[in-house]
Amino acid sequence: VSGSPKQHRGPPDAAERAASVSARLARAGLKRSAVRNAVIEAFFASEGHVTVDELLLRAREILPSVGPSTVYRTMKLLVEHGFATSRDFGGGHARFEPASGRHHDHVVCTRCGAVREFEDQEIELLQQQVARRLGFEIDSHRLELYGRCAACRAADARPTARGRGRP
Amino acid sequence: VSGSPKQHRGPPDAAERAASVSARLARAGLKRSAVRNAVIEAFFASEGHVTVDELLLRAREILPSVGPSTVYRTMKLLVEHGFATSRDFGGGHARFEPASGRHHDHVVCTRCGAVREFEDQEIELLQQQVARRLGFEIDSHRLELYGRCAACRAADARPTARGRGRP
DNA sequence: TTTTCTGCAAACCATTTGCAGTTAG
DNA sequence: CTAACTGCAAATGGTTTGCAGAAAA
Repeated sequence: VSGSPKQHRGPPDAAERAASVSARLARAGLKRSAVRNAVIEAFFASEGHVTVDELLLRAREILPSVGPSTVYRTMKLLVEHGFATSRDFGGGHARFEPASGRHHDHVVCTRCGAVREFEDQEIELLQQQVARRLGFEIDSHRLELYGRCAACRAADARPTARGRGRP
Repeated sequence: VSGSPKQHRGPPDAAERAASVSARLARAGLKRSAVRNAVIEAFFASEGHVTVDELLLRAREILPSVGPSTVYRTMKLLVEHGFATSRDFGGGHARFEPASGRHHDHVVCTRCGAVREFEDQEIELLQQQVARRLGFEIDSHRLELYGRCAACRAADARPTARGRGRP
C-alpha cells in the first residue's frame, strides 16, 4: 500500500488496479489491447467522477491514437463488469467512478464541479420510512446535494482576486 | 371548488388554471393562440409529471394540428414564467409538473412509472448537516426514491393474472 | 485463422432552432 | 401592418453502432 513510484497525481495504486482489472477482463474472455489499457489506466489514475472528455484527454496522454468511441465502449465494459459506476449529475455528461461496493451519495460544488461522497445512515432510514408511509418499497435512490464547497465560498468572499466576487 | 363539468379526468379546475395562465402570459406581452392553449390545457388536465410525448398526445386530442416543437416551446415558456417545473427522473425524457412553490421530493415506481411527491423536514435538515460537515453550503438538492408502489407489489405478488408474477 | 478491437462516419434520440408562411393584436 | 406564433426540416450534442481494417489469441 505504499512505495511504488506514482507517475500521475491520483490514487498511487492506479497502475495496479488497472492491471488487475485488465487481467480480470482477459479472464472473462476479452482481449487485452493497448488502447483499452490506456483508457483503464486513465480511469483509475483519475480522482473519480470523470467525464468521457476528461477520460479521453488523459488516455491520449498515454496513447494519442485513442478515439472517443473506444472510451465509451471501454467504460461501458467496466460498468457491465462491475468495475465502474456511471453517474448522471445533470448537464448531459455522464460521470464515472470506480465501483466501491459501498453505497454513498454525493455533494456537488456548483462553482468548481468538485464532487464529494458521503454516507448517512439516518437519511437512508428516513427515506425508507417516508416511502413506506406512501406505500412504496424502495430499492434504490438518488440523492445529490448542490452547493458551494469551502474553497469556492472563500474565493467568492475574497474581494481581491481575478474572479468576480459574486456579480 | 366544485360544480363545473369536468371533461377529462385530472384536476377538475384544469380549465380555469389554464385560462389563468394563458391570461397571465398575454399580460406578459405574449400572444394567445389555439395551439398554445391546447398545450396549456393538456398540461393542467394531466396528473403532473407528464412527458412531452404524453403532452403531445393530450394536446392533439384538443387540437390535432399541434406539433412537437410547439409543445417544447410552450413548456419552456411555462417553466420560464414560473408556471411549470421540469424534472429529470432519468431515462432521457423530461417530465413536467405544475409549479407548486412548495419544495418537495419524489418517489417513483419503477414498474408503473407512478410518481408521488413528499416533503420531509428532517431529511432536509440532515442534508444540511452532512453538507456542512464536508464544508459545503447547500442551496439545492435532488432526492428521488425508486421502488415499487403498493399496487404494483400487489400485482406482482398475485400469481393468477396475465403479468409474470416475478420472472 | 478466427475472434475481438478500433477509428471513422453515420445513426440515434431528445431537444432546439432557422425559415417561411400564418395569425393575433 | 407588425410582431408573435407554428410546423417542418435541419441542426445539436452526447452517446451508440455499422463497417472494414488492425491486432490479439
